Amino acid sequence: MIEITFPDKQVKEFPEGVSGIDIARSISNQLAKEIVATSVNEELWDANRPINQNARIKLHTFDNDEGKHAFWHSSAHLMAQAIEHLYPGVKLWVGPAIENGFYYDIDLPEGQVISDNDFKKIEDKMLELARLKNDYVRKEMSKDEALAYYNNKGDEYKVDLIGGLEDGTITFYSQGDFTDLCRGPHLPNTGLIKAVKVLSVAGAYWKGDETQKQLTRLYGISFPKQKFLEEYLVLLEEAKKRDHRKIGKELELFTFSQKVGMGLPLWLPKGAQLRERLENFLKKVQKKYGYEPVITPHIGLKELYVTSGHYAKYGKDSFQPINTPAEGEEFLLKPMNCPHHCEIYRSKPHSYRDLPVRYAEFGTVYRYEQHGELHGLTRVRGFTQDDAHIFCRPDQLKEEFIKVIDIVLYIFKTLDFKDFTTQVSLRDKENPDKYIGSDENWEKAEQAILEAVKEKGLDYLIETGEAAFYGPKLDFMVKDALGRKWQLGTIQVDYNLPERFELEYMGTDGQKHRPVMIHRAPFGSMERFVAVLIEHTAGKFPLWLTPEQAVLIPVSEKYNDYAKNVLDILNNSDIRTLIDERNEKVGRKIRDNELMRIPYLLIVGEKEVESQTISVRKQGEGDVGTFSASEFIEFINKEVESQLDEIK
RNA sequence: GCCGAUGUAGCUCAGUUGGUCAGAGCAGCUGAUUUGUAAUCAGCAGGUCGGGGGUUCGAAUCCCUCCAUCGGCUCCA
Repeated sequence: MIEITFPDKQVKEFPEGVSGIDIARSISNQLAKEIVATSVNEELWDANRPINQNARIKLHTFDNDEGKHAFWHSSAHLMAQAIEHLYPGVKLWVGPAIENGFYYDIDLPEGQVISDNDFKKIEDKMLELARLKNDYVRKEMSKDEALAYYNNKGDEYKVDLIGGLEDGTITFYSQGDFTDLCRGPHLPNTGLIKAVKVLSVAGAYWKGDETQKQLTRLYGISFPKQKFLEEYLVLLEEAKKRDHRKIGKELELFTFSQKVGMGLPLWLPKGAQLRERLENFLKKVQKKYGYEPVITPHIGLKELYVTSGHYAKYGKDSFQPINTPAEGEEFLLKPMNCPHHCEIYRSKPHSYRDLPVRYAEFGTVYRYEQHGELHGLTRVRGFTQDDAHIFCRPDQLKEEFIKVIDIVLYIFKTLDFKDFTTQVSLRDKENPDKYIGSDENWEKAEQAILEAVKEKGLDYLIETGEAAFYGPKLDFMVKDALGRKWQLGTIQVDYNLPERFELEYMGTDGQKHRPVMIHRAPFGSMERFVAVLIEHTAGKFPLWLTPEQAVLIPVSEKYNDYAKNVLDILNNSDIRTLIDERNEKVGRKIRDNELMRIPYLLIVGEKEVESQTISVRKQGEGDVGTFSASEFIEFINKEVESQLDEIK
């Protein structure tokens, strides 16, 4: 007998060789049916793998992340099996579980492609195979055996995979006539997979390397119940309705024109208003934090970017230089504001007493993003950064960095961005060519960021190799409606540009010293930020930000004059109000304005004229009662105030 | 840039195997209606079916090519 310890510390005895399923069955038959994997001493095991020693165990069903992971990973194998049946000669690379579902990268035989039309038959084949209830069978193999197996099969991808594995740790899993190299764990059998959906097909470079062959990647998802799949698909549809491209069009916030050029957003009046309000909001915060506004042109001499290093790094793959007709000088469209700001710093001598100086600018930059990368407002070729550069003494660095974190957190809090992650992006020491500057400077910069995030108690993730070429950074990531992660706020420490631009300040010792630079953009780019904001709010912006706060709805044209009176009163008090004078019924006007996400609809008819009031209808709530104009103004102002907490 | 898909009026979409197939609803305009909490009625006008080329007696429909968009990959200062 062996001792099994449950998560609640309870210990029970089981015969040697007991499996997760056996243990589950001892609890309930239902659990035995639902168990998909087991943690044995914190290591993920198959639910049917025998346990031969005392162990701490945890049983996983589809309800938790580990269970979902095993379920989807097993489903990837099932999809691969279906594909082998349908596309003989296909070669397999890898098929992991991902956050929502799984994918498998495959190399189809010459001349064959998979497109959307083929999804149904793959799904049908998967379900057909699932119904066979084949066990997922684990088998350990030596490296030689494994290599022999795939060499024999002529599968160079798996041979390559095995090459990177250690002998003695190689396992294979089979279900029915399908065998795959895999670490596991897997479901007890394929019968647990009741519902599958192939979601999309895409090209994916082998090993994520652009220079390698492009494989076919199939994305899918699966569930233990048909109902779960249906619910998931409904959720997906709902998420698509929040797409900022769709809402941006509906609410007339922005547009694109092929004639202007791809990736170059055109802000429509309502969108421009909203953006301006966001900018003013940040300007106010920055004023409190001691930032000074600066303004710089949209182009700069190529030499400027040669100095900064941007030209060497991005020049050839970017918008090409603009030439002056007479002198033949070369100018670049500004891809970054920092070189300009460095030159502003250099425009006069600085004393240690003046530092830090903080130059802020809503600077519009242009970058040649690859054609296939463009995406609504989140990835564009012309965008405006809420940029600022802080030049400080080394001893001020941490404090300054933390103050910027405070600004970002304040903004996220005000706009109700709760689900963000923070990421510390460091250099990849294996690839020094990707970066400029000395090791020593990089070390100092990276340490400064790590100290600051620790001091702020941020829950951060370290991403090696994600640093900018001139310095490490702290990024704030937020997901869009479909779960794609976007970098919004960013704070970067830079010892290198001050060196390249020979920036100096006079120290207490009468000697010249080099300042440190912090690049920061709390929103990141106005375009991307507004895009994510749209998806988070589904277009129902907070009252302080929304283009129109209220629309007056006269019950009939007879009351238009009264409505205009109220309109004047409200607009004079800076309540952004419109009047819907159309010759339509009340129900119609309400519907149309609700669809435009107007927070408050103010109905006026005979009753209101008599009592000199307005009937207020709140978005999503309906009728909230009768107000006088002044009461309503007070009510609105209170709500706005509550949304805009003062900064400390 | 690469893989796959899509592209019909301002918007959302119909258009069966190529043969009155250039349509509908909404938006727009005109008129009637004077409206009480999510769509009043009628009429009118709107498109070289993404661009170009080809096959055919005949192309929105088939082929080629270019462009843009969508989902990924790569990239993201």
